[in-house]
Amino acid sequence: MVKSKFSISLHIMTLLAYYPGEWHSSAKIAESLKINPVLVRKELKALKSSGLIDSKEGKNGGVKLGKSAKNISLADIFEAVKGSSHVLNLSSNVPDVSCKIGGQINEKLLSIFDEVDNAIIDILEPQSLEAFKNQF
Amino acid sequence: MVKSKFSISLHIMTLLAYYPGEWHSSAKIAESLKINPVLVRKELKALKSSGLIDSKEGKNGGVKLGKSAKNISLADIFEAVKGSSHVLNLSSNVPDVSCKIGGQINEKLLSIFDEVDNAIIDILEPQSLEAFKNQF
DNA sequence: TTGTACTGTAATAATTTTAATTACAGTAAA
DNA sequence: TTTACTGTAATTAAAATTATTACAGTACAA
Repeated sequence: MVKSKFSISLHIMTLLAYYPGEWHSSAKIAESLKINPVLVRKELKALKSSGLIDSKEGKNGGVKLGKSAKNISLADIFEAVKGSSHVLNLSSNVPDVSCKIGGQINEKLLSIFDEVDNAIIDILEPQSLEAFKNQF
Repeated sequence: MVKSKFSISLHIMTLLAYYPGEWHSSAKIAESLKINPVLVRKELKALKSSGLIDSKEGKNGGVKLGKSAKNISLADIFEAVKGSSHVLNLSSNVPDVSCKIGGQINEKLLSIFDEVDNAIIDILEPQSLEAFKNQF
């Protein structure tokens, strides 16, 4: 997972929750976040596949929340962003497999990565987008 | 935090725990992990500042555990690696500060990043390096 | 007392990853 | 039928990560 993706997606979702019912264009969102519109649209793609937003093509189109902010948790956003990757990573190099440790370390690490991701989900699950938005 | 640093440091620590009492050179460790010796020495620096390893300069020098693997938790290693950074990141761009959300989002995100890091520490705290090493 | 094998660290180069940019097909409202 | 969008691909630019080279300092040992 790209570490800043969660920040970008939560920022987008907060904007949508703050101005509910409106269709927001990726250009306007990008202007607010000061990032490229194409990057915004890539993030929106993941959020849409997870059912967190709706989108409308054509003139006056854009995106808006797919359900009430009360029914969206920060964990939902985290999971949408994370996809099948982990927050932590293996080293890109393959360790010496003839070594007792090196031959098995990656599977043990992956197991820890799952635990870590689940711990993050557990801490974010009780936090609603509605509550987060209300801080502003 | 560089996401793969934790993997590298845990791999190193597992090697040291598996062959306790021996002085391991960064060259040998690097050979086992298949990464550059200088990168190993950089990881060792953080582990040493946290008191997790001892080092000896000069011929026949190297590194070894600074205390029993039973008294080292995976959270200790995580914290050594993480330093003052977070597992998650802000976007590198500064959002539109004239926007109600953009002006305050980063401080709210940082607060979540702290919670996330603490959740990871909580899940890793009960796991000792000794137990991890014994899986191999 | 000198060679050898290390740590520790800096500087730089190569590589990979991430973000930005450009471009355009498709869609729907006006 | 023009305009303003989504959606996506391809390419370029920038940033972050990893590797490499180099060398000063240390300690053991012949």
